[in-house]
Amino acid sequence: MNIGDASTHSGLPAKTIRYYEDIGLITPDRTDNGYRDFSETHLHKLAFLSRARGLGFTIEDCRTLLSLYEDTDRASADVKTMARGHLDKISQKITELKAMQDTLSELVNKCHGDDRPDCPILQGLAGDNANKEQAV
Amino acid sequence: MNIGDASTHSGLPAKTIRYYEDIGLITPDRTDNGYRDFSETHLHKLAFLSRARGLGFTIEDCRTLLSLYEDTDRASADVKTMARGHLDKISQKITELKAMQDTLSELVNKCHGDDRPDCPILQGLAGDNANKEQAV
DNA sequence: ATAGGGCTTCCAGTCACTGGAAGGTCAAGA
DNA sequence: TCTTGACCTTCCAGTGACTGGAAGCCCTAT
Repeated sequence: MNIGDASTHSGLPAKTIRYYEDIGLITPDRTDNGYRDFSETHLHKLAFLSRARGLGFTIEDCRTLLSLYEDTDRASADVKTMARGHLDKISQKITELKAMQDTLSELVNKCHGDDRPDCPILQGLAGDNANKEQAV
Repeated sequence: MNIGDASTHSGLPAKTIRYYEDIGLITPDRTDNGYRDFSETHLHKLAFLSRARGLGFTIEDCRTLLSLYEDTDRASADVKTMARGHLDKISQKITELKAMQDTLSELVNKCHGDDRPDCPILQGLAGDNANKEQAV
């Protein structure tokens, strides 16, 4: 199967699949004309990578996960540990983003947003904490 | 004031401040020996940048915000629009992360995580949806 | 024969830094 | 005065995970 079809099947852009080959995540066969040739197994791997990346695992995580997947003797505890570590990172990221969201929405709410130049958002960014609502 | 002190004051690494100069976000003076020399105004700008970056604005957003900050005639609506756009992006990112979190924690919960090779996490990544809890 | 679409490689750019090398400058202490 | 060590300078390269684009080959249909 050509890279175009592999792309359609896996949902990964052809460029990305070539990149995955570059960094050794996958090694498709080649036909006589030099085109990449993807087997069912390759498609499986691509789908696996697509899902793992979709869950936010890094490329290196994916490399590990793939090798764990192919090692039928691995302990499921190893996988679980990785996944838990990744879950922690996700939670942390969410916490950070929520903090940004809180701070920024507070500033946005304070801003009247008309054609006057006075702007609590910029004042907030500038570290001007004297901008209190009750002073209206 | 030297870059080291400016770094301490603003909380930005010296390397980052140099980078900001490279891309034209700030232009500190220079003393005779070639060292950068930061004034109060520069420190203010660095603090502004530090806060804006901390809220997740891109460098280009920061450039715009800085110029809006310095343009005392700008309409606060312009700033509010930018901030709202950024808030949307943050919300979207949070939504994505939560989806990852949901999917991955479900898989993690299914995984017994011992020394047996059977692993629902890898099966989930491989697209094996036949792994249902009630089959235990 | 030619047009088009798909395939190949290779190089460069993205974003926002970060690390490191090689070397200049300055203040304090022996 | 010399040296030590902490600064500072510039420049180059690397990060992660692609993405865009150029130049050119291959295959099929008309």
